[in-house]
Amino acid sequence: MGATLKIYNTLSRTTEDFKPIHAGHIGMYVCGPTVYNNAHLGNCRTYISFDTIFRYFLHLGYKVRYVRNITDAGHLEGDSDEGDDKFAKKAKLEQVEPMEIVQRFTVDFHKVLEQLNTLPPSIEPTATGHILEQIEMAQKIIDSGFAYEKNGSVYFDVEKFAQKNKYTELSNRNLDELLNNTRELEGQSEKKGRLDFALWIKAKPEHIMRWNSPWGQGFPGWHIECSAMSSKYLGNEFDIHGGGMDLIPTHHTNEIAQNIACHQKQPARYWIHTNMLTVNSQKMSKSLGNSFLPNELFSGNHKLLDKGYSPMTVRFFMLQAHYRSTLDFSNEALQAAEKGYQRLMNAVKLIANLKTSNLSTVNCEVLISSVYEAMNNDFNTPIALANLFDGVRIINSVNDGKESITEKDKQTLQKLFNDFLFDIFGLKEEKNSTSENIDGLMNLILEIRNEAKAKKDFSTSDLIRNKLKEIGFEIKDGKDGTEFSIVN
RNA sequence: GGUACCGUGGCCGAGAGGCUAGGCAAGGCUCUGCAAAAGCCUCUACAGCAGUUCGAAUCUGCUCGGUACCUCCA
Repeated sequence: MGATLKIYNTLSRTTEDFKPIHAGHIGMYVCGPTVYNNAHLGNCRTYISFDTIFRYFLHLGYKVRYVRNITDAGHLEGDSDEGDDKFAKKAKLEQVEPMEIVQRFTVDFHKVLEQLNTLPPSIEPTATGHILEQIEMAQKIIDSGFAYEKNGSVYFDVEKFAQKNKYTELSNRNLDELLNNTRELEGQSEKKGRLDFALWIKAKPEHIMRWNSPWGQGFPGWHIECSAMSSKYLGNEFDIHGGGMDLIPTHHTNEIAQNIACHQKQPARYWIHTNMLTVNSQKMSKSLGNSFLPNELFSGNHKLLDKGYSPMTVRFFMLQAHYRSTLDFSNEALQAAEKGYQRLMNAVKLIANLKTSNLSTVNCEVLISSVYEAMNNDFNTPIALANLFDGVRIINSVNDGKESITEKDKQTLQKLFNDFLFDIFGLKEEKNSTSENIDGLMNLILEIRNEAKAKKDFSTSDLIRNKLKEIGFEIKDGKDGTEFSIVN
């Protein structure tokens, strides 16, 4: 465990040793959802990835402040700065208050993430709750000369900023090409340069969400909230900033520019970006119409799904791919994950009752270090999981009497699986039944069945087994008695 | 159009200059009244074509195919 944790840093495009700014403490900011719609599975993947990273840090003993925002204001629609904000637009369509939209989808978001067993972040600040901070930051950027006010809106002057700073450091783009891109701006623009972006947007008369500012009534631009809130809660310089890869070229690039213009500091040491969830190798996104909602997946109520998959199956499925790789979503892949997940959980349940002996025929130390080694190598959960499956084989073999372990090794295994599966990977046992009495009930049934078997009354024993199977209980006859498991 | 990235066995996915993950599926065996589970075994791949190298799926070049970003998106 003394080994160094390595993290791929988008900023340097290399894998670096991780060293927190303040020993033992980690500040991590992750861009959260825009709550004007239900979060889809692609969004969830990112939050599950960062949840796993968060959990691993906690496991390693770090004190972590994990900040993940809720975007509930601003956030322009389209590339026109004259556009509506998403909340006002949606509200108009549905004839409700913008905050009603925000409330509904925030609640949904929390519910879904809870089903997926993610830990709540330490702080979950909202954009509407930090209007003052955003105004203040915009003003500071104006004062520093990198932003200008025009007709009640405030814009960031990218070209001026880029003269002395590396505007495209994160995206690794060629600035001249960006500037000379032939794409024309729509509508009349108040912007000086084509790359300029809004820090503050003047509200149109019909605009509902609006706040007073030095430049008149308006609402904040999208990028400024993350800059304002990350520096407020984590300081001008903190350890990790994360989000989906699609945020790199615009949102995060602009965020960095704002922070540097305001605080003269690159905000985060390590930038971590998660890759996309794909469907038929195409990015899952709402606009492409190929997105799945978590509830559609859990219930199986979707035209591309044969059946429903439990939240933990989904979480396991995502852990089987590295966070920086795309992950392709399909019925087949989900089915494989479901089986694999069950195999893993079945093995975990066996550990406690494993018989021990004086010597181990297996090497648990090697297993443990291989799992940590995988996680320390840029949070390689698929490798860690593969190694844990070696542990599954060990557990099953011991259970079958084909290998043996000492009491100490047994405890080591128990701790390893508890730590990784439950604490770090955030998996949990899913109860298919609300009844706590099921074990007792089943024991009675199995006793009757065993009596029938003893009398060679196999038609009765088979009837019990088959009927139980139909309602979701699987019977397994072993040397030392009969076990059952609940199947979906 | 510009800029990146990717192409791994039936499927999902790691890895990465030589010792060749893992899960699922398929076939065989063991155990077993039958079955299930589990274990063991089998199937052994890296788009194509050249090149570098003692040796390449891993490096280089080209070709083909795909994706992402450049516009809101995790």
